[in-house]
Amino acid sequence: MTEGWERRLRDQGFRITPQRQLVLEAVEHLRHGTPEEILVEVQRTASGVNLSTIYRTLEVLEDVGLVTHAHIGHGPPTYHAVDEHTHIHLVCDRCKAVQSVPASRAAGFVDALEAEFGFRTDISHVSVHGLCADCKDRSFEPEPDDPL
Amino acid sequence: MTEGWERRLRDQGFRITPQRQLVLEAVEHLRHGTPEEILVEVQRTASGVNLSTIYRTLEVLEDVGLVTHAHIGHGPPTYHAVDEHTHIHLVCDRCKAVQSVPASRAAGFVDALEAEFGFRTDISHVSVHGLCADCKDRSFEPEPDDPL
DNA sequence: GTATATGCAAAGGGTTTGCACGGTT
DNA sequence: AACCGTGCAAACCCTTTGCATATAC
Repeated sequence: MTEGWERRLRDQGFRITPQRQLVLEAVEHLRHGTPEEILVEVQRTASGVNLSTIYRTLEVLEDVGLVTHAHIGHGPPTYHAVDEHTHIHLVCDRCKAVQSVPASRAAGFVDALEAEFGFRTDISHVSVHGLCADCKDRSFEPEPDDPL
Repeated sequence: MTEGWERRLRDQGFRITPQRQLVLEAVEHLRHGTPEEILVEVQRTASGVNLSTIYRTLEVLEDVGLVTHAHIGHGPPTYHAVDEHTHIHLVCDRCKAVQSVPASRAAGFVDALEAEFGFRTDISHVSVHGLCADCKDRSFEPEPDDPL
C-alpha cells in the first residue's frame, strides 16, 4: 500500500473511508484495472460497495495523486497506482495484447515535443496502438474480429 | 474528394450510395470530426440521414482504407480522411486545445519500439496528452474544470 | 430480382447525477 | 452537530442492433 495515502487525502481536505482504502488497495493489487474490475476486487472484501462509489473514489484518488488512468482503446480507462514505475502501454490492435514498456523509451520523443512545440507530454496517459511482433508476422491472416 | 473512392468500395464488394459519398465528403471537409459532427455536416445536404448510418458508413470507409479514426480523450473518436498528411494530436489536458504535428516527429520513437520490441506502431491512432506551452506557464492557476 | 444499405426505434455499455441516509471529523 | 461520502436508482451519452423498407447492382 502506498505510504502516506491517508495524509495525502487528509491534507487536501478529503476524509479517510474504508471504500477509499479498499479502492486504492484494489488498484495496487490489480496493477491494471478498469472501474468494473476494481469493483469486483473491492467486493471480494466489501460486497456492498457500489459502482458509483468506485468512480467517485477513483476521481478523488486521482485528484490527490495516488492513482492515474490511461486509455487503452475504445473501452473504459485503466487505472494504476502512481508509485509504480511509469510505463507506456503498447496495445496490439489485432490480438489485443498489452505490453508495458518503460516510459523512458519515449524520452527523446517527449523532449522533442517540448523543445519544438513547448508541449509537456504525459506519455503514460494514452496507449500506443499498432501491431505486436507476433501479429506483424501473421498479418496476412484474417483478423480475430473487432479490432480496437 | 479522394480520387478512386468508388473503386475502393466496389472492389471490396461494397455498394456506392449517396450516404457513403456524403459521409466521405463531410470527413474531408471537416478534417477532424466526431460521428455527431459528421452527421450534422451530412444533414446540411441530406437531412434524412440517420446517426446509425453514419456509424455504419464510417466503419465501411475505414475498412476500405478511406478514413481512419483517432481517440482524443474520453469522448467520441475523431475521424480523418486518410489522404491527409499523417499527424499526431497533442491534446492539452487543461485548456483542451488540440494541436496537430507531423507524425514524422515520432519517427525515432516509433523506430525504437520496432527495433526493441518488434512493435509496429500506428502513431496517429491515439493522441498524446499533456500540457500545451501556454498552460504549462500558467500551471499554478486553478484548472478550468473537467481535465480529460 | 436479390442482396445490401438505410431509417427507425429500442437496447446496450459505460459513466454521471440527485437525493436521502450514514459515517467521519 | 455539521458536513462529507455512500448507496441506490434514474438519467445520460455514445454506440450497436433488429427489423422492415428502400435501393444499388
